[in-house]
Amino acid sequence: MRISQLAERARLPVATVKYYQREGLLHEGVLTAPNQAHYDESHLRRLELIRALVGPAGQSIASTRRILTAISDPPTSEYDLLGIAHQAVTPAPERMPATFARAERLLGHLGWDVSRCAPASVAALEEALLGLEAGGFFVEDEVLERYGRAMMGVAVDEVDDVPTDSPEAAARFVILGTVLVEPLLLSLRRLAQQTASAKRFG
Amino acid sequence: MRISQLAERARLPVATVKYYQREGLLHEGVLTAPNQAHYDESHLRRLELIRALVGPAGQSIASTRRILTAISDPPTSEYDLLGIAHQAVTPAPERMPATFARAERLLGHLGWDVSRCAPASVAALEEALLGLEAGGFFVEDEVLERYGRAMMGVAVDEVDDVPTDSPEAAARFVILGTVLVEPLLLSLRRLAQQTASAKRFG
DNA sequence: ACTATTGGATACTGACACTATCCATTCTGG
DNA sequence: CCAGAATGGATAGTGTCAGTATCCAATAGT
Repeated sequence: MRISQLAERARLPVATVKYYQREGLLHEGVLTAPNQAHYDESHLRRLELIRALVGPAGQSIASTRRILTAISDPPTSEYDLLGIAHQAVTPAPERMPATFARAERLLGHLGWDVSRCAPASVAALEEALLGLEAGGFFVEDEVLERYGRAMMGVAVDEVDDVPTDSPEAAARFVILGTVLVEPLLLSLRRLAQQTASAKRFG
Repeated sequence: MRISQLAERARLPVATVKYYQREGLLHEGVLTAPNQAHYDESHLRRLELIRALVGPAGQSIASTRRILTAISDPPTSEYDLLGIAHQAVTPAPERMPATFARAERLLGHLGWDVSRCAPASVAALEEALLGLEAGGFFVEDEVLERYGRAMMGVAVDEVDDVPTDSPEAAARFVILGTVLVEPLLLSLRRLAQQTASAKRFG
């Protein structure tokens, strides 16, 4: 398959395919001549994955590159797979909050072990809590813990579902499960809110 | 308070404050002369809210403007408050998916009433499901429903917490609760995953 | 009176995700 | 076998977004 055919099947302009190649998101085709290369189904699948990441999942090109690298070159140990996956997804924490006071308090209440959590993730929680505060939106501890328990409910099932046969499969599952499921969860929350609201007020 | 003082207290450059004013995110101060104005605490609070929305909540300037407009000019009826809130937050659905087949099937399984949901939200769900598919990440119906039930669990509590005394308070609660809580939920999910993973493999 | 600051307008910047152009080769159809 | 289309690779340009910076005449404070 030549590039124009690949681009057509992926419904992308040829220039965009070249761009993804330049950015290191799409592996090169097999050169049959200095200016001729062949592409196969793996290139098409990769393009679909890229579009899913930069589209619905809202990832940047840089973040997408980190994610794809982590998938194709997964950590050997399963131990900190999640940490590495989250690190790939979490953009460089531009400026760490000075303290994680609020985050650590909440994690304490939930009985989660802070020391086993990636600092970037704790920082993200702290930032989210600061954001709520800055918006003058005060959430009671009880409600925060309710959110935490709800997310733990889904997380436990997700961790159970991680395939343990190969590191590649595990990495792919964890990374895509983190990134691609997020828009799913958010849209489900909005729909659930509307349904709950209709039931209560409608 | 003059603009330089306002900017200093908000820890923003003066030029940025002027920019938010130009963009209609920050109301004008009281002019005491053709080139002199006074600002008060309401301007400071508004700036903090803007920063929370464009920062942690990841909203664009245009979306932030819609949100602020919806808050300061809330719908009179409580009926479709959520619809309006979500509409304010959901960017113009650049290109609607042709069908909502997957989304409607899932909503049917969950027993949620599609007809009472904002089309934009259903479209978002459809896009999320398409994104998963494009990433070659197949999620079983059972798992999807688990996600849905988990989100309904938090949504029911959230809807119960909506203040019913004034439309302004209700609008503020709903809109900020939608937008500012999203990063909170996502960071909690990641931390929950790490905790669950540590418990299982560590 | 004189310097700093202000509101308001306009112009500029840097990052980002493409998109277009160029060019020397190579493939393809008649 | 040869003209015209397509290719890989490099480089340059585009549109959008979120600020920044500059300029100005008109105050403000000292």
